[in-house]
This record gives sequence, C-alpha cells and structure tokens, in this order.
Amino acid sequence: MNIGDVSTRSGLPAKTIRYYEDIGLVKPLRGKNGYRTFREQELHKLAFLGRARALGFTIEDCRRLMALYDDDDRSSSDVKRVAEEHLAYINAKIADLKSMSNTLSHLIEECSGDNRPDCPILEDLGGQQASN
Amino acid sequence: MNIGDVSTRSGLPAKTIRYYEDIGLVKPLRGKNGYRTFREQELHKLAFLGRARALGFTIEDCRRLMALYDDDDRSSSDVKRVAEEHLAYINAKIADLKSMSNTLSHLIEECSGDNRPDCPILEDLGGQQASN
DNA sequence: GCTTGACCTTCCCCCAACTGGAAGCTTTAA
DNA sequence: TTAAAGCTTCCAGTTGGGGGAAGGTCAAGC
Repeated sequence: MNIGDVSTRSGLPAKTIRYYEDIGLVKPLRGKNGYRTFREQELHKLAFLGRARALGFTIEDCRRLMALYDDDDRSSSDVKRVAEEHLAYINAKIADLKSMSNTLSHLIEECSGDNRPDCPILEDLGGQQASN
Repeated sequence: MNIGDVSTRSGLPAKTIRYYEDIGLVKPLRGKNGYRTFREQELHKLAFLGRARALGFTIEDCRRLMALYDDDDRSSSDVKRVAEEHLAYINAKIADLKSMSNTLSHLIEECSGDNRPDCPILEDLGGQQASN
C-alpha cells in the first residue's frame, strides 16, 4: 500500500501519516523507488492513532497507549491510569469553557445589539463597574 | 511605568506584554534608556486584553474588540456579533469535549484496572468488536 | 567611586500537532 | 509521448506565548 491508499483507508491525511513516521509512531517499509510501503500492521496502528487522537489523547499519550497495546504482558491498570488522567484533563477543560460560556452568555444577553455604542460586553472587558 | 510595574498591575507576564507590543496591540512610549514607558492608557488596554483572553477570545478577536472599544461611533451589534461567534465556538468545543468525556468515562468504567492485560479501552482503540 | 543585584533590552529557539507549498522524482493512463 | 496524478524531501507557518542567553541600565549599600 502506498501512502494515498493508507490515507483513504485510515482517514488520516498523508501529511499526518508522514508526520507520524517522522516522530516514530509508525515505521513503514520503503520500496526501491523511495515510496513508503505500508502493511496491514501499519494501517491498523494508524487507525488506532486516529481513534486515540479523536478522543483527545496527546501524541505522547498515544505513544504510551500503543506501547501498551503491543505489550502482551501489560496491566490494564496502566491503560486505565492514562485514560483517567486524560479524562480529568478533559473535564477540567470543559469546566473552564463552561465558565467562559456562562459569562459570555450573560454579557450577550444584556447587550442590546443595536446601532448605539453602549455595550455591557465592552464595559465588562474595560473593567468598569456596571452602572446600576 | 516600566514593564515590571505594568506586569504586576495587569497580571500579565512581561513576556506577554512585549509580545502584545510586537503584534501591535499596545504601543508604549520609549524612555531615552530604551525602556518601554507605559501610561495608564496602556495599562488599561492590557487589563482589557487580559480579561478578553480569559474569556477565550483569540488575539484577533481582541484586536477587533479593542478597536470597537476605542471607537465612540461603534454599534453594540458589532460587539455582540463577535461575542456571539465566539460563544458558538466555545459551545461547539464543549460539545466535542463532552462527547470525548462520555466515551472515555464508559471505557474507563468497563476497564477492571488490574494487573491482567485485558482492556476494553485498548480494544476500542484497536477497532475490534467488543466481545459481548 | 565601585560593586552587586535587580531590572531592562533584543534575539533566537522551543512547544503541539500538524498544514501548506515548493521543487523535483515516478508511475500511470491516454 | 505527454500530461496528470502521486510520491519524495524540506522549509516555513500556524497560536500564544515561554525559556534563556548576552548585554545594557539603574538604584542601593559600602
């Protein structure tokens, strides 16, 4: 398989696949024309990577997870720990974003959105006390 | 005011303040020793930037918001639009993260987390059908 | 006056995880 | 034969700064 086929079948852009090779996540063979040659094995790894990335795992997490995947003597607790740490990170991020969303929603609600200059959004950003 | 004072008073790292000058968000004067000299005006702008960034606005959004802030003839509708677009972006991101969080939570729940290798998390990432 | 330490300057590289594009092969289809 | 499509490497850019080096400046203490 050339990179184009693997790209189609894995759903990952060719650029990304080359990048993953660069950083040592996959190691395709090379044909005598210099083209990368992928086996099912690499396709499978790339699909794994695609799914892990879609769950938001960092590249370094992916590296760890793949190492565990390849290790028949792994403990599921090691996998679980990686996942739990990532979940905590995601949940923290959700909390941050929700806080922003709440603040923004309130400000937007109060803004008349007409052609006058008065705007509680800018007042808030400008640090002025609300004039009530 | 030198950059250190402004940093303390605005809560922004000196590095960040220099960066904001680099990209044209603030334009402090210069003393004859080459030091940046900030007036209350710049401090105020930096505080504005800090608050806008804390709400997740991109630098380019901040640039637009500051321009509107400085424009006495603005329409609050312009401000509102920027804020609404940003809110939509944030809410989309929250939805993405929640989806990840849900998937991860389920997988983690099913993982025994012991010293055996069997792990539904890896099975899922590996793309295998769950053996139910 | 001198030294020391804090503060300031510019400059350049680094981060994540790619993406875009240029220049130049190879392969394939017409 | 030739044109298009596909592949290669390499370099630069993205966001929003952070780290740190090399060097100038300032204020305090002696």
